[in-house]
Amino acid sequence: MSAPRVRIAPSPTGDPHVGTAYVALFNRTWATREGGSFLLRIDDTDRSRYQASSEEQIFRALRWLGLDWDEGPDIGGPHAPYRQSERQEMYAEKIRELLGTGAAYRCFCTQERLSALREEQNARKERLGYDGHCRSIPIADGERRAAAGETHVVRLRVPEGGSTTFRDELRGPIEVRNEEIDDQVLMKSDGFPTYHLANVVDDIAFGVTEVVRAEEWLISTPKHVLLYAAFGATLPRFFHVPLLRNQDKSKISKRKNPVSLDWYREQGYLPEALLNFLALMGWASPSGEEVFDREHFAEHFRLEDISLGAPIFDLEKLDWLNGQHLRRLDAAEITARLEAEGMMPEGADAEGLRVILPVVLERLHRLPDVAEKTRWFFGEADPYEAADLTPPKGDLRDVPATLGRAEECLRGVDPWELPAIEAALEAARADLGVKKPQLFMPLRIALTGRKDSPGIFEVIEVLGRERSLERIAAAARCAGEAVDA
RNA sequence: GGCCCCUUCGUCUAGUCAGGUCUAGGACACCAGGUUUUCAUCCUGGCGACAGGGGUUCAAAUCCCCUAGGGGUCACCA
Repeated sequence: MSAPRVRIAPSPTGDPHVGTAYVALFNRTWATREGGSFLLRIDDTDRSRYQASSEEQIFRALRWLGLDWDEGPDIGGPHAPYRQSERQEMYAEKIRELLGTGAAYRCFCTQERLSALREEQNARKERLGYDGHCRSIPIADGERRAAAGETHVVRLRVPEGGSTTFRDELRGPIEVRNEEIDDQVLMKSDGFPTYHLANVVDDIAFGVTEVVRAEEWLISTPKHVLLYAAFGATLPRFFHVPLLRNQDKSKISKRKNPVSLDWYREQGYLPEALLNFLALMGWASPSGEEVFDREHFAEHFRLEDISLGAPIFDLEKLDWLNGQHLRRLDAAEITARLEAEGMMPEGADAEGLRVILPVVLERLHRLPDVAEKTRWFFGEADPYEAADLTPPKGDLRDVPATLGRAEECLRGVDPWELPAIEAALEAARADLGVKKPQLFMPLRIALTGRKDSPGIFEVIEVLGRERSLERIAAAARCAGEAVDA
């Protein structure tokens, strides 16, 4: 069996879509593992929805995820060009071929006639679709009118009887009666091909062996099968993967879910976490692991194991997964990500991050959490009120003395390391005769300005002697002033 | 509405192809405990599903049929 060739064919019509990444993940992972090729083709045959910036955005987003391609518009390949708008002559030639064999015909119906037809069919509750009005126009007439510049499209001539059958590798045989298949427009009046034509022509030209695409294409596959037959080409294997869903089970949409890959990046999700999450939306590891990397996925993934249920997007699980992946990274790596994403905390540097990251790591879910959780380290303690220093089940009036004692004990610490710090605070606590929270909570506020923080010993250690003592003294003064007033 | 596809805990899923080992397993979320200086992590436990009905069979989540529900599609969009 020859090496597989698979592709994705996104449309440059807006932000890079999470569904594109979902399908790309399955395609690329499998093909690469099998020693095959993963192609990127830009489906830009719709001029009305075309957005120039979109193509570059798609490239960037896919590369961010590590879903890079072996052949594509920007890197070329043996079958270039990979942009459908640049393959016009090929489609025109194939259309002539279909016209010649009678597999397609020219249709001169106006938009007005078509919409009137649709209305009528709707009113009579008939099956919607083209009525074959232009099917019987003699070829010579059609050619003459086309040559005279008469506006028209080219349609697929679907056989009148019988049915078209193909196999979806995930579902088994699928049969559709030909009368249910519309005479699909293959070439629009502007001379551009529709998806159906361009897709089949290109897949044949590129030698695509497996078509792994979204389920929304399942029902138009018979049209494609008819085209393969008209071209005398071998059918690829089809895998239609379930659509990602909104909460209400409708297909995932901008209105109800974040669908732009850029959004996930801006939110500080890790590529490996998003990939892991996407993989989980349609596949389960045979070993039962839920948190895994690309290597694990690549090793065990099989196309035929994609599940058919309609997966609903659950961002909560993504958050959890992202935290898991974050914790697998070391400080240097996280620093690199922060820099790459422009998410470095204010005032941060690599050395500071090397020190602080291990201390806050298990409290992180997304990249921006780093800035939020380290503000007290790279800057000052968050602003607080004197009242915030009040210990649990305690009194603000005791705070100046409590903090004062802590400061004194800390003063003698040397070296400034965890065990000595811990011992010093334990001594202070014993002197004071208070419970841990009554000493630690005021300290926590004094040092970080927040009720949630890493362990207090770690905080003191990473803050260093000078800053720690300063903040404790400042807090003591603050509490003292409030008590006096 | 026609056609096509799908249907296991709230969510993602394992199990379905080769019926028994399934009083249906795991994960997220949630709840309750534990560890603990807060938060978080971590550990333990709990809650919680085979859409319904027929059939086939000694035996069905697994096979067949029907019903219901959901989705997709019916564009000169992809």
